[in-house]
Amino acid sequence: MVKNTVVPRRTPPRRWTRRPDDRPREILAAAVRVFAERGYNATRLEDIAAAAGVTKGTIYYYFKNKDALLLRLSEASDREEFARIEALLSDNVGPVSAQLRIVLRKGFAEPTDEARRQLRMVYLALHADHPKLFARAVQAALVDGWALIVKLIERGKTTGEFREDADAHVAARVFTSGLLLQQLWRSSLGLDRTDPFDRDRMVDSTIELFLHSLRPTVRLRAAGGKRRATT
Amino acid sequence: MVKNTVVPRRTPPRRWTRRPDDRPREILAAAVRVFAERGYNATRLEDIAAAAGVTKGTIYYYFKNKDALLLRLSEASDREEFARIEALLSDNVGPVSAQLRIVLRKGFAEPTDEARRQLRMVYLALHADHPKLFARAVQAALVDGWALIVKLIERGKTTGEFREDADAHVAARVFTSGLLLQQLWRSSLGLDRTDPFDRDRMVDSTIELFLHSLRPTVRLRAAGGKRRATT
Amino acid sequence: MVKNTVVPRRTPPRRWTRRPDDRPREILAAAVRVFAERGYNATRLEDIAAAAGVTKGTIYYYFKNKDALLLRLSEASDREEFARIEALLSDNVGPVSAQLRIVLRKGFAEPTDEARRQLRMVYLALHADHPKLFARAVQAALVDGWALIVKLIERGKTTGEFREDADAHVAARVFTSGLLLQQLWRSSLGLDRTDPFDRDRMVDSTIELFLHSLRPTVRLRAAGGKRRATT
Amino acid sequence: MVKNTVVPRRTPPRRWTRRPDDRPREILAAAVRVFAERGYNATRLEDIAAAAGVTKGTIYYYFKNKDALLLRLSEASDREEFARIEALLSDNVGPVSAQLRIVLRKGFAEPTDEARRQLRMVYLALHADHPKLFARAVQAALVDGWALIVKLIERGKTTGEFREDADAHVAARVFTSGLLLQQLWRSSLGLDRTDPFDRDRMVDSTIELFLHSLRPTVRLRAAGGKRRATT
DNA sequence: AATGAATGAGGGTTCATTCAT
DNA sequence: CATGAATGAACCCTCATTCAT
Repeated sequence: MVKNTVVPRRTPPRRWTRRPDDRPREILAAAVRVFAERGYNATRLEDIAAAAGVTKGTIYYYFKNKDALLLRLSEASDREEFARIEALLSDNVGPVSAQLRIVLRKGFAEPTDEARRQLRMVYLALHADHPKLFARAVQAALVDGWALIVKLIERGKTTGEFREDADAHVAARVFTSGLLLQQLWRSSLGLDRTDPFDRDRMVDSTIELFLHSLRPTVRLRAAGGKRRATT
Repeated sequence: MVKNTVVPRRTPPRRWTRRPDDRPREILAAAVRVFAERGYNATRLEDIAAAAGVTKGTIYYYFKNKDALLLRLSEASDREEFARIEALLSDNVGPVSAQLRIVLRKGFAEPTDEARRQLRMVYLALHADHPKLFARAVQAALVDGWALIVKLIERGKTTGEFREDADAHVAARVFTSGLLLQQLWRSSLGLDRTDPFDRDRMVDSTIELFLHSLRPTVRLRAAGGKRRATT
Repeated sequence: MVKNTVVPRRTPPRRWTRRPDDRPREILAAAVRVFAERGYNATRLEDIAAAAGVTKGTIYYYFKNKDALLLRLSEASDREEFARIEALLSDNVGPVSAQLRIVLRKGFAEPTDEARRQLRMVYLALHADHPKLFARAVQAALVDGWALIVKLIERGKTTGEFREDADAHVAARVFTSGLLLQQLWRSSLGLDRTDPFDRDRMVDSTIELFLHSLRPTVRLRAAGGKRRATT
Repeated sequence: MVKNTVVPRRTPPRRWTRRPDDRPREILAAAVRVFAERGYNATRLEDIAAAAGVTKGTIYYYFKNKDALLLRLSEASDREEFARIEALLSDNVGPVSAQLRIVLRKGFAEPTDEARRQLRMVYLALHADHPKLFARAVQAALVDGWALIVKLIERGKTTGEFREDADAHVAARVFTSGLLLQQLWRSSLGLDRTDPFDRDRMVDSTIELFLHSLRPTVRLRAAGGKRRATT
């Protein structure tokens, strides 16, 4: 139900005066926004249309259907996301720990833009209804990211900065996942209401724990054998 | 049209039997199963009914509506889940690290039964479409769990087992979240296909990293001081 | 959805201890009550069952279905209603106007009991969904009643109490219908709220108007003729 | 299976045409029609859709839900109905009795169009299931109408055309209600079958009775007094 | 290129009715 | 007799998708 009073509209034409070239972009932007806000399922095409300042029909002119929007959304983002993280490290020297700090912070803790944050939300919410799509996204955005981190940790081991026996693969996965999930719960859900937490503290402490967990066990020089304390 | 060649079935009509005590349970069991498989939204009441061996109407005899199923599912689970974890620690002495090991493993890494694993999946998928419900579940199942872990860590600090400057709150949150998310992605999505990983290794290494990240830093140079090395 | 917590009930038997003979009556009584309150359509069998202190199944033991309840309700009432009115006049002498007064008041203005009032409400609300049933009721309760009134008016004409040229049939129908409808709107709907009106005044004035409308016209000019004054 | 022998139809697909200006009207028209025929409850949206030559979805494009149809139906009608009656009297002079005659006939006895007649039926049938809606309609259409009639009667009293002691308020209510109800029973129900009655006679006689009931009582004996005859 | 009217399949929910106990 | 668990047919409503304009 849309119009209650059937007004005879006088001013007829001149409706879509804007450049048609940006349309797809605008629609996609509106889509993430609304998806993140309401969730994929709860979002009606009309919501997106309204947010994009067009009508339902227009969306179908540019996209095959609702799922296609999501697909396009992820494709674009995936490529960028990883490229971005890699770029951060290319010109990089200094201690490995510093690099890891950067990767964690830039890659997993701080969505550079609102759109990316929103897209992440959409993804997490998606895994039951669109497992395939979701798996693709995780693969593209995360698995490669983990590989990067692992490489850094391994390098740290060779330099003696990190302990040899740390499980680099698990570390890469667990810390990033933990950070991600906390971020998500806090930003989207009201988790911050029932379990308030400073955002920076979360990130900083996580990085601190991460690095600490990789730190070498002191080889006691201590005369009488290894007294290596351990877990 | 073959119709008439139907075998005359011996077992007479008895179209259904009364099983008022089991039905609710059965329906709930069917519900998690189907929810986890198809996702909450994609699941039609009829699917659940079929899976439970009843008809749609029967579901409504025992539950107010679709959401109520979910609610009940979580209520039951929430209470048990936390109680279970606490119970694990009640009769416990020994080093704090041992207790943490137990909590992490039993509470976050190993769903005791299939139903609980499925329920977790449902939850994660739910956070966009039913934020309220989801928040409740997180609160009940997790926030309390985190408090427990924090308490253990703090105790470890007083005994000198853990370093004073570790952020107990963040540690509790990040490690458990990371473990949870990895578990979920692997069991439900096909993440294990594109990024194979041994399940036990994931849990064991996480625990190892967890404890290591809490280990006291060696106070170097401390002439006659504590000689406990670490990190 | 009925029971949320499946309690294992210990006390089993001794459930229906009351005399089974009154059941039908009790159910019918409950039915009018609820029908009048909620309307026929909006009333669920369960509402009636609850009001009657039995369960749905029991209703079906005594009545074929929902409609049958209504049918029985009307049958009983119809017979009584007319018999009652006729009885009022049997032992009656005096001026016709006095008798009409009685009929109008007792037969159309004052439901003798609450049940009858309720039944009337049900009827009026019924005419669209159960035209047949409704027609039957109107026929039984009203057409005969009108005939009675007509007879009285005719008698009044022969005695000179009423004017010859009054349309007895229309008078019988219009006054009773008007009274009925007003009564109904006021008792059931909130008409009395937006259009307050004293109940007795309504009845008394109606009767007054009724009788006045039948009063003979003065034959003017009749020099030594009848001097009967007219109201 | 004949399938292939289908005539190649010339008139191409054109499955539907856009008629945004007429649709709402058509749907409403179809709605009264079907409501009056089957009753509000028994009417399925699909019936209305079919009657209007559209599909269910289209109804929801223009109206919020089933109730909204009814609401709109009444709103339009209410406003018109009263305006129409008032208009009839605006340019009016002559004896009050003549004016009353008009109001009764045009306002309560003769639905100007079929739709209005149907709408009335719907209303009467509605009072149990939608008391709120019904009360609104009665208020709008009737209470104001009664006020109008009362005013006329009072004027008649001052001119001596009517007797002083007649209860104008009750008269207005009872006669109109009686006429209305009779009309309804006869047109919708089969009352005319079991209790045949000429429609015009009903209206004419009612008006006659109405006016007669208001006529002044002759003050007999008054030598040079008013000789106005009654009735 | 864009609109928005129209479609139609599908799902949640209700409830009269049945029937095992 | 009575219960109340179970059924299943209906019906309202939503919304992705199509298509006349």
